Amino acid sequence: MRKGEATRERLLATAERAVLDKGFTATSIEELIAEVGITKSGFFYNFRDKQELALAMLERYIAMDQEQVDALFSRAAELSDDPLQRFLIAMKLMAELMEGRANTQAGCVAASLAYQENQVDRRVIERMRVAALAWRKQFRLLLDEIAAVYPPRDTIDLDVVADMCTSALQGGFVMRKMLRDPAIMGQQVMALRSYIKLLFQPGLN
Amino acid sequence: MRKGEATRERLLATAERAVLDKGFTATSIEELIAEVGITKSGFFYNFRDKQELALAMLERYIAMDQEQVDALFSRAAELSDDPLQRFLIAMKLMAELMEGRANTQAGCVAASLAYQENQVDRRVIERMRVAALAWRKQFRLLLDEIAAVYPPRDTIDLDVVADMCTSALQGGFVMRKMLRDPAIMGQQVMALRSYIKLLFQPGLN
DNA sequence: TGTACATCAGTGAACGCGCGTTCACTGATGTAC
DNA sequence: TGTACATCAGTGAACGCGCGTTCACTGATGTAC
Repeated sequence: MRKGEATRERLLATAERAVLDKGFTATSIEELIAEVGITKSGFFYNFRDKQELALAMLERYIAMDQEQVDALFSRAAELSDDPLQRFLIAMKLMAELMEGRANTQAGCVAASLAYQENQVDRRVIERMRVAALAWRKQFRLLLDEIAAVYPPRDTIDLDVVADMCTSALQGGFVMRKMLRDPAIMGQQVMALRSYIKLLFQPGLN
Repeated sequence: MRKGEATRERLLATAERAVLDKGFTATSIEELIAEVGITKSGFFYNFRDKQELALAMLERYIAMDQEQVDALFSRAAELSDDPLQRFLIAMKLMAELMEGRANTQAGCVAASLAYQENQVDRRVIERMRVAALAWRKQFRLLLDEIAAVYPPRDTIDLDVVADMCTSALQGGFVMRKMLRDPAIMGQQVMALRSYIKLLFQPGLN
């Protein structure tokens, strides 16, 4: 990694932490450079303006998130051939991950930025939408695989269920913040898992 | 209503709209008074400081939310005696409400403030926690009524399901912001309804 | 009914601070010949 | 191997603006006697 890349990465990581617990507008360039140890001009060497920081953060978050989800589902694929079981295993792994990490401050950068709609420019808003649509598509594919084997026991658009997979996490983040209880996230993922189980699993008497 | 109360109410309503789409920190006192048509000193006559505005907004939101939920569930109680049916009806009514109102900007003030954790003082944080716990308790009571008649078809802590009732809305808000699709909220409420149905309703062989 | 005083709902001017951004410059490293 | 130049990764100083907050004051309404 070139020296510049390392600085940029540190700026992004610091910004992510800050944005996650105080929001984008409340996160000042001044505080970021103080923590990273460069001057303000150094920041503007790395990012044209604050909006470009938002965009870069978002891009970075989306990539990391994708990596994590991939790891989770490919691990689940090792453990079962059945699409439903794979999904349920992945949910369980995710719930454990949420508890295991002491990252009480973890959250979704996209959601954080979404909560500041008017403060980020069109590129950021649009990138967010594209990411959310991609998440929908990804979960939809998995749900279709399940539905092909186990017909759903309730009539519901699977796109909505796919959105719910993202939504449950988002809701979990909010609830954990409000209740100040780190266990909430894992619990909510398990609740989503319970829904998927009931929706597809046959023979529950 | 005294004159002062009217001004205060207008400040709070204006602040709610602003905070919901740009966050608390990004909402300036200056813009609020511009919209309400008073001077900055007028604002500080009504609120000691910006934190007191946050607290008042939160209090107002919680009260209005409670009113709305009460209306929903008492309407549902008119339509059925069965606790499960009542719950399902209330969910349906809520989903319709979410779509009906053209309030694309509606959202949860508590969540918005939660997303700015470090920017609001202890009183606000604590008030938020109390509200979230109250919501949990309220939904828990309704779920217990259902469970007394229809034993749950999956083993899950009903407090977690109760939290999910709030969480689904919070997640819905976020998803709607990210996807820029006003229909999302209603859909997510219906997905939650689908879960409650599958969790309790017997004879879905 | 009139006067004195109190409270309500603000106004107007000033404050200091931190914010995002710009711009001219610089020392270290890399590349061409 | 040495020199010239280019690029990289910043520095340092200055900018104007808007922010939250304070403070002395004010006109309108309400209350006591």
